[in-house]
Amino acid sequence: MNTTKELFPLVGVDVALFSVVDERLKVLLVKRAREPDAKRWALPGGMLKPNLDASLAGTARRVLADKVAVELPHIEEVGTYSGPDRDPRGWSVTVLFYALLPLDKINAVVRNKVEAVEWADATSPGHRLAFDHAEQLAAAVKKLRAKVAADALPLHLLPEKFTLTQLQNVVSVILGHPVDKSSFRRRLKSSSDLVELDEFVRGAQRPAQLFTASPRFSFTSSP
Amino acid sequence: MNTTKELFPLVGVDVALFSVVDERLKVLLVKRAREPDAKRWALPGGMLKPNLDASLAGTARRVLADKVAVELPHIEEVGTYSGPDRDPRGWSVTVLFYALLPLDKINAVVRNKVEAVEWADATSPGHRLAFDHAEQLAAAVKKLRAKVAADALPLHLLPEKFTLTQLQNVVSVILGHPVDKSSFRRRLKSSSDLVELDEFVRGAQRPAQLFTASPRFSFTSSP
DNA sequence: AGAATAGTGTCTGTCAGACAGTATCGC
DNA sequence: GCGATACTGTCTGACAGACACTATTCT
Repeated sequence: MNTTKELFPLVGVDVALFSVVDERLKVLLVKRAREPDAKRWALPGGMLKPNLDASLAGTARRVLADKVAVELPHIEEVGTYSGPDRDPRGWSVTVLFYALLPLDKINAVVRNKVEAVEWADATSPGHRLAFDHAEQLAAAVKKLRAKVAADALPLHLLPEKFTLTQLQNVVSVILGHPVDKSSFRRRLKSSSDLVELDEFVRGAQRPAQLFTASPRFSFTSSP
Repeated sequence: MNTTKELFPLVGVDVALFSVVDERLKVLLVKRAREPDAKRWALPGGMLKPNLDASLAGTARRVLADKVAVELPHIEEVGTYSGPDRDPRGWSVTVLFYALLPLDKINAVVRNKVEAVEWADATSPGHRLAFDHAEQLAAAVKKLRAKVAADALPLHLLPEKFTLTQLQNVVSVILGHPVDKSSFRRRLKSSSDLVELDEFVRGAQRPAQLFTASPRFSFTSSP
């Protein structure tokens, strides 16, 4: 028996990467190639590499770089999961993060040939997840929803320029219920997070004004 | 050179234990006996012991059991701090928790002879803290305040039975500004977190009704 | 009676939900 | 004009802050 196994815990991260696809809140899942829990769908994750990572958030970014070909605009800690039994390899500590992928970047997901990848419904993934990932995913969704319900704007899920209707749709999809147009727009008028542009989207109907995130917008700090 | 030092991070916890003393929000500090940062005031903390702890929250409880002689009614994670440079002994991961000590239990703090202990002002401790503990303390205070501002009742900081005026005072101390009596009591009337008792405190003035936490009250879940 | 603290009543401005109405495009 | 989507105006009820008022005790 290896004594380091009893003295040092395994330390790693898992990441819930969210996007909005097809009017649904989606999360990226990968099919595990190795034991333990091989062939099970799971949140992307990996072990800390002290010689590579400057922090656990750095570990999370490194792990995701393997799955997604773009820099992620927002990554945030949700909580830690720890104990002797949650991973059969030994006492483990996992820090859960979530990240947001703008909906125009979903094609940046790397289709690695050895590894199956899927955008699953965040609220009901349709698979039994590996380890305690079902619990982790629920916690990540809960945190995201709480922030949006507390009036944080999920601008990182949108392209750089977007219309207010797009924003309203994303908020409504995250919260899981319709959002009143009038009061929503009234709120945004008095928000310093948005900058209105002098550009309009021309479609089959009345053009919609484009907006962009204010330079000092941060999803982390609440209004 | 020890190779495990480069492969495994140090894993431990720190705890911000809060109480309200003398109309002030206080936090428990200990004076470090050993290097590194010996003689510096710090949040109580300790290393994970995989053979003793069932989780990192368990580590936190074990570490605090050394300082306080009672079970703590609430302990909650704040976040993690990690990186190669925050502890001179190597790459480290620390999970920060905060806990609440009822104001009638402050005498349960163990006056260990080898170790100096102090209730310091949570918002300005008056010492330069060890490691990154100033940042950690600020984050713990911020989290506590955010919850109370979001209408969570800090009942765990009060004795089992308390008056509404006591509760109002604790809330006001945590938030750092006065709270209107009338609207505060109006809110509590429609709250299911409190149970009114048929007991009154008789003092030098009009007796005040006693209340207690509802059986299903939890500081974690927001109303 | 007077001081002190507990507890209530009321007024008012603010604001969010509801929903109807108007504006501007393509066809 | 008509459909479709963008955007605005207005009404109303709920509610929180402000603050004055009443209630009950002790001395």
